Amino acid sequence: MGVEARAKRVRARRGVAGVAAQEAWDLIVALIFSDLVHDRMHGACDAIDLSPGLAKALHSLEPGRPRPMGELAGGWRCDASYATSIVDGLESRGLVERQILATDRRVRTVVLTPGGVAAKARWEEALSVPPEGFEDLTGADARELRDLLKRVVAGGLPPMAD
Amino acid sequence: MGVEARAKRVRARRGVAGVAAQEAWDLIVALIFSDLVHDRMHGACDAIDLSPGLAKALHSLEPGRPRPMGELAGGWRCDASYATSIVDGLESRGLVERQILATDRRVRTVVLTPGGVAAKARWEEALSVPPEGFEDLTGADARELRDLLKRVVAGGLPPMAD
DNA sequence: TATTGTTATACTCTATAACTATA
DNA sequence: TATAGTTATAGAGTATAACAATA
Repeated sequence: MGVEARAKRVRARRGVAGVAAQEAWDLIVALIFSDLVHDRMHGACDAIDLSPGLAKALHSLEPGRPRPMGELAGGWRCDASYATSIVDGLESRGLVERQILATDRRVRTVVLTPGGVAAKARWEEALSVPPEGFEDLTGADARELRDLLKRVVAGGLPPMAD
Repeated sequence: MGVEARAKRVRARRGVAGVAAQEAWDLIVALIFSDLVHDRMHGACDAIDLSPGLAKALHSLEPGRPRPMGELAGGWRCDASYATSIVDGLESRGLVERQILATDRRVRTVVLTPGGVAAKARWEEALSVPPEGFEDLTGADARELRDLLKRVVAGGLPPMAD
């Protein structure tokens, strides 16, 4: 279906607001597939010398919050056996530690070590530099964009570490 | 580095506009890593019964625009030999065709077949439904968001098919 | 001889099935 | 017996090196 046909469908379903909303979402999708994002992710992986899979796992862990293997596998949308090998990779680099849960000795929890916390900070630092386009925004524009994004993604995001 | 320290650095470098810009970018990064985006990508791959690698390759091709293997490998940031196997996968499903370039018979170009165009349309359709949060925007809000995104990603994106 | 692309091969990523320990 | 996690193994995904065809 062409863009015009899709726009028509959206308009019929949700009124004229839908057209601009559709275009805004399309821009975000384009951004996700862009070289800009791809190269930035690659750079962030390089900064902590981790493969994309390990980096993404590190990204999802929070300092001082141990989480069971099963919960991690669910969040990562992968098989439990692969979660094991991911955690093996992080543990062999000293970035996480496994602990046996006292109340159920079958359960193993995973928590960031100080080295893991530091690596995550470097990862976030490498990722955090906004693309050039952001520098052209005025303060009011930037706040407007931030607030609109916050509304639009609310509920679809995990609780932020910040 | 914590959020506060980072914000301070950004403020020092680019003035107060930088803080909100930083927060806006952080929201986009969080969105990229969110379950929402992950699950939507997965659904779009299912819709055309293609692996993420093949789907992403299809995404980057445009109807009526044949492109040389080497150019594709460059754009996909992968080795030429892997580009070969990706295109093999698309070709065996009838989604693309290879053609030998008349002016240089070493070069093979790749172009979408009608079936490939249809598959790409289904892919875009599955991807195009904006997340729920977008429905709450007024028309003015949606246009504002679209225009701000357009400014912010300008130049970082490939020429749009639309 | 240099360049485009493919084939042969090996290494990494990821899942399925069988297994161990605990409940 | 059922559940959490690991190990063994097999299958995708991706790269490196050697090769074929063309310039």
